[in-house]
Amino acid sequence: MTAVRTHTHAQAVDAAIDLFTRQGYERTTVEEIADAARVSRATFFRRFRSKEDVVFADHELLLEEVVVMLAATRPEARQSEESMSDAGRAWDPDVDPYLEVCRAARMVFDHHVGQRETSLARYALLQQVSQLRDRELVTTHRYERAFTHYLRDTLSPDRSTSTASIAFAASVVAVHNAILRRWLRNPGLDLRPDLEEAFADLRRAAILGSGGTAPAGGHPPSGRRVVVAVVDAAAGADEVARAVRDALG
Amino acid sequence: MTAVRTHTHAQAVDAAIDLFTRQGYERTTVEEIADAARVSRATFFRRFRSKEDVVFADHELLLEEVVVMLAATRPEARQSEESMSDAGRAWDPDVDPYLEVCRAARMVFDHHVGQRETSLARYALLQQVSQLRDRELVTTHRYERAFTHYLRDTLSPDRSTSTASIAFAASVVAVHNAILRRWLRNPGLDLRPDLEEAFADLRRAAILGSGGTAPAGGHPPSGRRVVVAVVDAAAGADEVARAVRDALG
DNA sequence: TGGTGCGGTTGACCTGGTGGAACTCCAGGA
DNA sequence: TCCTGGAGTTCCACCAGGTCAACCGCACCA
Repeated sequence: MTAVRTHTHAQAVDAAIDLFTRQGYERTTVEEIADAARVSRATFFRRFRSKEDVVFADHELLLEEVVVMLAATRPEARQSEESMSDAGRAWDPDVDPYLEVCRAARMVFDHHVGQRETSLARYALLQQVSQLRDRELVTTHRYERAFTHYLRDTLSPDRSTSTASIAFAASVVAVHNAILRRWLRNPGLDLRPDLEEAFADLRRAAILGSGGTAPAGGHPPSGRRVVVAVVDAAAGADEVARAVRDALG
Repeated sequence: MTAVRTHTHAQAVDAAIDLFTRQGYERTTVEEIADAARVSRATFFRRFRSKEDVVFADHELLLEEVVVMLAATRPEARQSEESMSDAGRAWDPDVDPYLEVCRAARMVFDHHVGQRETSLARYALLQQVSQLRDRELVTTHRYERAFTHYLRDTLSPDRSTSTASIAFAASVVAVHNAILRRWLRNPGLDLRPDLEEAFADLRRAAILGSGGTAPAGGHPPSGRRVVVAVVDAAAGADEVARAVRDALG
């Protein structure tokens, strides 16, 4: 049954995007799409809740995949009742939440690259219709929300970590989107390495930032300690080392 | 004329938000709002392009202020013709673009805090209506876009800086929104200090991140040098200082 | 054979949003 | 003084997205 449904589903999606790009989004009525997909108008609205949704049909699924994938890395969250008790959560050293978020974002990227022609068609359509660009923004934000909540739930709950989490989630999504758009404009390139590099930069900045000004402000998970010293460019190496020595008290 | 217009304008806005919160957004027709504001339905649509827009009327103005304010800090961009010639732009040491973005975000924050009851009423409304939350997302994203473009246009155009700019803009917006929401839930608090601190953290992370892995990867504008050393938590101060000494070659 | 439930269909209906035509008011110009 | 043009308003008709409720066909099951 599912096979049949997804078949007619995909049929309707293709018909819709085709019509939209050929004769414009506004000038295409839902009735036309329904006719093209051989269903009634009401059935169209049953399957896709709105005219816009047909364009972003698979996004919802992808988002769900991401949420499930993230949830899978923190099994202790399954019984939310118990997890109330351990305020300071036991840290699983195998899982780096920042890395997990990057993994999730990478999955999204790969999904789009994998669905090459679908993604390109949708991108061409979005270029024309600002209303749809806005709509995509909303779904994009859902990823950010999922990432933020994941980090909030897995990392220690102090304030500066929270800020870092919010910033990291937003950064990952924004950078991912920028690189994805770059690929969409030039699908011949292989931007996976760029994505990896950018994510690595973000992770580095996040770990540094989570230290904050206070030297003991919540150790990063890896059992290490980060020292940041800002000195004059003219300072010699010995001078710098002394500054660091002093900073450590 | 402008005074009269803004007067009836505000009247309509207040009437609309009042009706929305009292009897629900969906259940309030545009005709009711128009009647309450003593104008015809057509006039309503002339003034506010849509039913949603009436809720976010001042956001557009605020965004414009932000854009103008940012543009004012880079006078060389006024004649876009000339700026084509200087690929490597002359750096104005008085202006730190990251700081400017934070200033702009702070202005937005202050605006909301200043319009206390308006902001609170809108927040209460948004809590009820997801459609409006999504709409606000879109306007929020316009800030992010403005910030990203500003940074892109003022900073050096290499790849890693671009990534840092995108991440920074997204972070500032996300953190601003988070703290603003915190204030909206608890308007008695003074969260300006928290905002400042969070922004300072973000700037520090951004400057660190723009250095990249290579120690000489483009000095930050302030004529300083950043050293990062990662050592074991158990290491003593001397040991750390030696590690830094070594890192400096 | 006769329920029972479910997805699809149908048609009526509501409302946001657009566009056109008429009207008023006001400024300026011959 | 009268004309004219433009801006703002109102009314009206219309389109199209989206919902609702009733109904239909069909498979499954006792």
